[in-house]
Amino acid sequence: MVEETKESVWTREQDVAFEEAIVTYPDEDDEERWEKIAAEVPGDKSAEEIKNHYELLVEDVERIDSGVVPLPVYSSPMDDSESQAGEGGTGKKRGQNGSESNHGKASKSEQERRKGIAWTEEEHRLFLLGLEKYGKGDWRSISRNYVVTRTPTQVASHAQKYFIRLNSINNKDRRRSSIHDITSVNNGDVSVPQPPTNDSPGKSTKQQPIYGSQPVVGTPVNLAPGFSVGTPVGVPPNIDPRGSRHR
DNA sequence: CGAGGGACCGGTTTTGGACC
DNA sequence: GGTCCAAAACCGGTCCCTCG
Repeated sequence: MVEETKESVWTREQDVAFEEAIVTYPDEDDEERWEKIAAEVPGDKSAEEIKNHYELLVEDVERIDSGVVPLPVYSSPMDDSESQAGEGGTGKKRGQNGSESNHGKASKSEQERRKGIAWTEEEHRLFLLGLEKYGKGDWRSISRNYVVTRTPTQVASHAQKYFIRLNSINNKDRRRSSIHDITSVNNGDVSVPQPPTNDSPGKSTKQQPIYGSQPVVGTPVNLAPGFSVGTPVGVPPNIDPRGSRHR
């Protein structure tokens, strides 16, 4: 709430660097951790600012974790069993669609390919926290303790895409804006484009694909009042380098 | 101005390898 | 032998650009 990031504005680029640095320097006992991370973040951020930014992020997650901020409950009709049938269950390698002998497609009536529920900001944020805490690879722990609404497989899949995107960003190879551009957990630059209200007439209906306009059923993007969970990434809806779009 | 096509993004599923 | 993680493939949806 109050922490309106008046301290400094975090750009998407900085958030990305910040997240990467956190993963790079997971050692919480390292006194120089913040300085190291600060060194990785462009824009002359001080170690204190980095630390502050991080704490906000943790605080954010804790609220969600403590229930203060309800985590959205997604009504996933197909996603049977609340989350992965227990935890240990995991069910190993999916064997649900036993058919599939020939590249799916065959029996589309059966269940088609799962639609896939987009990740919400909260989930993504929790994912980042879990990533920072358990590190890359321990998707099971992240799934159990952080992103409880997702199975380890989903977390791993999300991570896969996330890192790929991250890499693209580093290479400035990015093209369209995506959920993965949202790397800041706390906020700072919530660029979550508020509903199109009076935006541009033409395609306003679709507007930013960024989370916030999620098709997810009842995805409370806005958690608690005064809780600007927005997600930062000040990505002006147009990080979308229309101009750089080479095609 | 509207429609169509191509490209990109996000998510799921499958396969392979490594570890306990 | 069973479980988990990583990487790749596949698919559907959405967005943006170009053409009529």
